Amino acid sequence: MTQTTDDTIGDDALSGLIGYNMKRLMSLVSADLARVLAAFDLRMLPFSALSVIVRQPGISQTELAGVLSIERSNLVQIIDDLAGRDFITRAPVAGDRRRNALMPTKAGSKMADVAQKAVFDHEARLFGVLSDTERDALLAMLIKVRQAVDQ
Amino acid sequence: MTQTTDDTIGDDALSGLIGYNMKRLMSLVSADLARVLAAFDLRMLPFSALSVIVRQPGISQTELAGVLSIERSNLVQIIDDLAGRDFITRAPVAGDRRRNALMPTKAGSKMADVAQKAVFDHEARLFGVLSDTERDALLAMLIKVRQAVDQ
DNA sequence: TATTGTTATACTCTATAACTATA
DNA sequence: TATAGTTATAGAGTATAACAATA
Repeated sequence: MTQTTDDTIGDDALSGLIGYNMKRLMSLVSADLARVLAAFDLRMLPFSALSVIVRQPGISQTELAGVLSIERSNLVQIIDDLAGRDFITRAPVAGDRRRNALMPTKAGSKMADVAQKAVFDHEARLFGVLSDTERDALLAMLIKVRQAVDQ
Repeated sequence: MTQTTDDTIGDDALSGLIGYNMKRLMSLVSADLARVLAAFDLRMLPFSALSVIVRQPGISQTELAGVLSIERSNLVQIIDDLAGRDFITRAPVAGDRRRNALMPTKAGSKMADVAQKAVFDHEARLFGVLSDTERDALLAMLIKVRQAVDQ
């Protein structure tokens, strides 16, 4: 054992930082969520994109990229994947042939339903150590800070 | 404007998920923190590593990787960078020539101090929309969930 | 045999620039 | 000129396997 100045080896210098702790937790949450979604052969972004398309049929790729805060260019492969698996279609938009209206298929809607249930169940387990009140407070704070930072 | 089923275009299907909202906020926090650290030509991991080394002089690379929850192999380039800039040294460990005892230099300690101040100031601004009580509660919840999930 | 530091490699996520077709 | 979708590319983070030196 290497002797250090303190008796314990830890991240004391960083543990007071919300950002640091959020990153550490997010890493665990992502890994766990990825495992849940892997059962449906989905990753986080395709899952998110499909969920939004089911809720907002007809949305364009630029709009969807805006909703998810990702680059249009990075959405293309995700849309390709979802379309290739017949979860969505790229329908033409009357009056603007540049746009695609993203539409869920029946299989896509079903997949979104099932995957969303699994994700919500998984969240309930993952954050189960928190009370309902705490979870509500956590969610509210995350959204509040995001809105404040994001203008 | 493309007309969708709802009047607003948003991420309703996902906004109830803590994980999703945490990822969205984390993305903003990371980008902002990266900007702060860029003033010192540091990124998040080198900053974190240096902070721990200053607090725990003599720590080995394997131990440091464990503290930060990253792979040993991915730490090597970070240590190379910090050593190349004379912020740390790799001292020999008496009795085990496999190990490096990571030691901060004076310049490294100074850099850690200055950068940590900037990061804490930045956090205060970033999470300024929350009260002190809320920030404490948020930090406590992040740590509580991490400990629960991480065994 | 096991561990430490290291190298090589590959995959994901993310960001930017530039192209095409359409407007 | 500007916008939508696309392609190519590069950087950063992360994960795994294998090696040399040492225990």
